Amino acid sequence: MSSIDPHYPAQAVEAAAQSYWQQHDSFKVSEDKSLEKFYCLSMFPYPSGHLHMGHVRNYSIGDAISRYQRMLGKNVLQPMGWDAFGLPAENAAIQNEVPPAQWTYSNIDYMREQLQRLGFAYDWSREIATCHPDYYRWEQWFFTRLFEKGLVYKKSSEVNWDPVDQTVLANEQVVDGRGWRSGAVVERREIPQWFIKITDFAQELLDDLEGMEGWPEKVRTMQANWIGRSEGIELDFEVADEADEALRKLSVYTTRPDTLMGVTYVAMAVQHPLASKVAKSNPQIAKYIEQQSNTKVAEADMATMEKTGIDTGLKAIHPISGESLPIYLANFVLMSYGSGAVMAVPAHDQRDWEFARKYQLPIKQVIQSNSEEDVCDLEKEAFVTKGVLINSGDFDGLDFDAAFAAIEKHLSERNLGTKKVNFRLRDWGVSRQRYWGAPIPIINCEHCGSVAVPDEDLPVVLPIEVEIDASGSPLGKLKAFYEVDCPKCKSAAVRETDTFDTFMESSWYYARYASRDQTNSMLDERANYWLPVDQYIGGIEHAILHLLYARFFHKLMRNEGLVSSDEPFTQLLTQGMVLKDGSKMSKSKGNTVDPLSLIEKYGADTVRMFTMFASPPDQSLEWSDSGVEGSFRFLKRLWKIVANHQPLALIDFASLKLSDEQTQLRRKTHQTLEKVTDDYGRRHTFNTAIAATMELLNAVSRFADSHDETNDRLVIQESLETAILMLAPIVPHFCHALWQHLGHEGAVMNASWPSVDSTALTENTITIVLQVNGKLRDTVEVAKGITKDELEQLAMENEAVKRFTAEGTVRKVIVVPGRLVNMVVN
RNA sequence: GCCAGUGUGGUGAAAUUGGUAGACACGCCGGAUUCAAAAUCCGGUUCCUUCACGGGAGUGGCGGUUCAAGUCCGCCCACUGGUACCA
Repeated sequence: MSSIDPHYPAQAVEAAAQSYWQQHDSFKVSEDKSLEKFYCLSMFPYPSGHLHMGHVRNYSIGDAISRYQRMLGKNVLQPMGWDAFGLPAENAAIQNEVPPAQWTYSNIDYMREQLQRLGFAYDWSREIATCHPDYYRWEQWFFTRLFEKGLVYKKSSEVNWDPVDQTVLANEQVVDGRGWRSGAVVERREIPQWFIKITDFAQELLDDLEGMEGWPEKVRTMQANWIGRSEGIELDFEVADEADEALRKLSVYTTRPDTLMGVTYVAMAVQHPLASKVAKSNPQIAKYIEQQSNTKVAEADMATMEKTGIDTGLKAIHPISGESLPIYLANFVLMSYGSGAVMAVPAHDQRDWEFARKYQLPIKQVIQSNSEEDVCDLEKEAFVTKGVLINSGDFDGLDFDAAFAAIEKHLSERNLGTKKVNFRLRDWGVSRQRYWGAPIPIINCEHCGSVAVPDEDLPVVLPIEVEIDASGSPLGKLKAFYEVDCPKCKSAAVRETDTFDTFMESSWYYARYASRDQTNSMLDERANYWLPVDQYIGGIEHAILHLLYARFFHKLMRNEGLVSSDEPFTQLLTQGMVLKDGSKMSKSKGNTVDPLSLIEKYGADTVRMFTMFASPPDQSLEWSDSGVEGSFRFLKRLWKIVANHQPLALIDFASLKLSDEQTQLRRKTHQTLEKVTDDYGRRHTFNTAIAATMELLNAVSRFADSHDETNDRLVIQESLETAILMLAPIVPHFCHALWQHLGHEGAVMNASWPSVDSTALTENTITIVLQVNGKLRDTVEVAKGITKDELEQLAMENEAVKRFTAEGTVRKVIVVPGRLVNMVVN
């Protein structure tokens, strides 16, 4: 303990703390079975070039949780890496004429420095870059395992095609229906692509959500809705006069079989095989199909475009009534969901109703409301509520459940339909017609078909000395890459030139951190020491895709015997976005704030403190320059308080006779500690933890002014030590320095989280609120053990209460012990 | 379109289980200090009304449940995220 500069020298403090951590290799961890492990993981960044405030926020939260858990005595792993494959590297390559690999690796070097400057407690020895062959070789290996197991398959699927640049475009690259570079109207085009059977796991992915109490309810709901389990009936409509056996039955899926007798037409997707057949002989249909091929492949575009259709002239036979119904083509029927055709019940489905009105199709009511409030007015809208069947022959009078069962029985007895569970979830398409990704380890042979690259030939290394232009992936032009011999028959064959979806890499990186130096296998036994991740932190934008794919991949790895747990992430914290002037910080809006310039001005701790103080982690954070200034001011003030305090070692307070003021400050210290512990450990509300600590320090400054006897110093010492320990996870450099000044030999990062002295919390009085008709009229301080009757008596006699009760009669008195008395008067 | 969120002072927010709305900050106003300024410290600060004591209103809008609603329910509005090839 030496005297220190009373003016907070942020840069020097941070340099000293960081050099201490580096010298002691403070954050390197290994498996220690004698300690409770805690794996804290923040979503790894895409190396776009610079750290942005969203990263700073994400990693400040992760670091605070990690350091807190470490102070609880746990063996804490906090790794960091790079989600290094992706589209932006290709765009940058075209723009700057730099190969994607070079651009990516230099971005990584720069961003690593920025992260280090922020002082995050990462075990850098485990750093991963997904674009490195040492990483993606195991992904390729795993894919070949899935291939052998029959969990992957190839099928045709639609992409956005730019006819000018002759390349596939991502949804993001299609702006108002046109290619972002060429400006050409995009076309849908079918190409063969690889899929992984996530739908085989739909039920398990849904069921397991139930037990995942460490995940926010909203994320579980979103995933459940995305998986979209439904129970219905799959049934066939016979196509009249259709000669082709394969096309004679038009299969549809419905969750409302009770409305079956109200079907007045059938609608099918433009990609349906039957539609293609009709188009051959009907130019108008061919023209309609052609017109529908110029929208982008995104669901939002499909759902918001004008709903149109055209009569094919074909007729479908109703499976029960035998009635002849028109078959329409409709642009809103999805080939990818169900069977690519739907039965239409305009009276009881709003979309069918609108379509029927537009094309003058009949609307037949078959469900009747069974309540007064739900009025059926088919002139205005469809009646979609479940009710009782009418106009349905033998099924009249049945309710939904009875009708479902009866109609299912009727259909299945005649082999016309069966009950079916359907999922909205589709199989995961992992092929990308891009360069900067992991090559798909498949070789296509004329004789043997698709053949997996054998283990000994892995990895399939992505060539990195390439030139990129607007015409897409250069892999298809690199003979040295794609001209290979078939591993089976040794004849000339062609390597896949598509690469993996980058969600593949981010679906298992959390496991690889545990076995990052393992060169003989994807994972090893260390993965089961660390997994599952105890706390995962990342943006809410990943609530569905990334988090669902990672859950799926974990189950695939479990089935392969690589991990023993069922789920990868026990607790999930989804952080909100960083906004400025009400909108998301982004380069295009020009409202970004550079973390580095702020760090240079105030130090990393001020920046970290502000991002943690400005709002709770799961809400959006509004950036404020003066707010940063405020955090800096707080740190300066606290620095000065500690610097001016004469430290001394704490002793047992039980042996001391304290004054009322001293007792009060001790109570404040321990009340604050109790709250902050809850805020860190359970609520993850660091903003309120900081606010409470500020309150404590306000109390210390008020107290400290004219007191300097030993007991005062002891009480203040306790308050300051507690404050420093409570802030250490958030402003670690700052607390590292002040902890030493307060007289401690060891580093604050290795100190134990303090415990609450319950004797310091005892209070003799409580505040009771007095209300009349629910309105606050007075508050009173009363002894803690006061009885209900005494409270009521006290309220009756209170002057302020009397003023408002004098005019009327007291009808009722509500006494909530320890809280309030409410008099109901009229 | 569909799924999920969010909406509270001039600003960021707090109110954890239905029980004192606005903690803690930012900003602003006033004061101290200073030759002066910066920095720092102290005090005030939801709105309306009142000399004051006090009173009234108030948590996106409309309605409901309750002794009591920011919190629960219904409808509506605005904004944000996702929507399967941005990551």
